[in-house]
Amino acid sequence: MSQAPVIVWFRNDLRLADHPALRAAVEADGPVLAVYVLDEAAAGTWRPGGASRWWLHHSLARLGDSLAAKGCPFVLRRGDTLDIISSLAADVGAETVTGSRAFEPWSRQLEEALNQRLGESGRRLRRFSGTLLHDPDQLLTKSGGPYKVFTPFWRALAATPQREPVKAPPHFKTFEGAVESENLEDWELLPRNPDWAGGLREAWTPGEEAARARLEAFLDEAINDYADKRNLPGQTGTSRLSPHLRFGEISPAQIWQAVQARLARGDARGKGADVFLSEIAWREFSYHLLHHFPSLPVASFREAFEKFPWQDAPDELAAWQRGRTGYPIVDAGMRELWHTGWMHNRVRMIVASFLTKHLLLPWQAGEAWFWDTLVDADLASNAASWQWVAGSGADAAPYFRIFNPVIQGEKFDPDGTYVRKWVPELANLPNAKLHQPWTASASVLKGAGVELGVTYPAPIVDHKQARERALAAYKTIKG
DNA sequence: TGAAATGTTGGGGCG
DNA sequence: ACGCCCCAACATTTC
Repeated sequence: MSQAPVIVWFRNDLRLADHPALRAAVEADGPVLAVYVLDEAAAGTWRPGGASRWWLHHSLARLGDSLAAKGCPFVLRRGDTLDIISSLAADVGAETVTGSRAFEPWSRQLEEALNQRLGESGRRLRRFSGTLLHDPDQLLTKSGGPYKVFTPFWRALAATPQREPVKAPPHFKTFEGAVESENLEDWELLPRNPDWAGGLREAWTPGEEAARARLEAFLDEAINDYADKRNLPGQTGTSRLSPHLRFGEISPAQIWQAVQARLARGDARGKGADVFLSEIAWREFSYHLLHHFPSLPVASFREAFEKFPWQDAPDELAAWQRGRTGYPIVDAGMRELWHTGWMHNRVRMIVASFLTKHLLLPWQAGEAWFWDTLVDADLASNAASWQWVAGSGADAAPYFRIFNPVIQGEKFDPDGTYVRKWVPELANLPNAKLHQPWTASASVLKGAGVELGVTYPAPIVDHKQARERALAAYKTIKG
């Protein structure tokens, strides 16, 4: 009698290395059957946005290739997860389904419901870690509650031993039976009419192999300068691992261990590695917050902000989305996002401050736009970070920290590399006026071929007035 | 992982 | 030589 296969249910863990759920399935010694279910209804309004769908397509294709190379079929199905997995398990005679724990509220509900459904026929779902460094129920404060402040969380995290990454299984037993699989192309995850993904193709290579290469390149070339250069959007000082992490093409445990290995060898030193790991910890912190406060993506963590007098200004929202606010550093960021599906972190903070403070638009409006346009759109990081900037979040920046887009631009893009790249109509302005074209004289503007309000927008709000309006709005909910 | 307003200090121009 | 003012530079506070 042939052994029963184990089904590995893939979600945001599209890799073979450091995949405890896959490892467990392989070690059961029977054949492995890998499955991905595109369940459009399960996530409700949080179904993946356009940029994420593009990435998902390619990431699934790459994972399918890797599995095929090991002789393992990759079954693609679209529809209701419970029906698909439970009937598949019955069809192939699988007793066990394994998967990585996920933390979106709907994902957790799905895990519970699937486990129950499988249980009705004597089967079970086994859940493994893999997406995070630590289980959110395990890393708690001394009083047993979740951390709500980053610094003590970071200290506790750094002091807790990390899980050792597990290697990719060297070979698989192939499931020999015939299992129907859908065609990835038919899922229409890629944009057509128009195909707007040209910028994404130029900027990114999805997949586990590319993720590993990206990490190695970052560790070889940039990590020691990370503390200084990570804030300069005109340079490649960041790791750009975020979309790979988002889809689980690489795990935080792999990153953590790779950095520690470099530190031990002496290849990495100084503040860079420490600051980089703390960014991985911010991701972790966001996930733990989401786990303990599932309303984080929709409601302000600090309750007072539920009464904040947000504006309803569709024209200003549209100007922000399209990179036409008249503030060059803001517009450069929004255009980088639109073109590449990604934005430098420093600029994310600037554009988010501008939306929530200069325009007084609700952070949820920015969150929704990022969800649709970012290739790294991640429920936990996106929600926590928007709330952080807005001032409504856990351990958030104080509301009165209002970025001055001119100062931020001059400080972090001093030679204008970034703005000139993404706002080319300003490229011929001198550095001194590049971040504040409205203060340039008529002759300087003319010499640079800039006509404000025609070739480039005049500022849609006055900084000083907007700042005062924001502080006044904050006063209405303070205390 | 702010910015602006306000306060303080000290060098230099000037009567 | 001296006091006065200006203001850049820096520090503190406030939002």
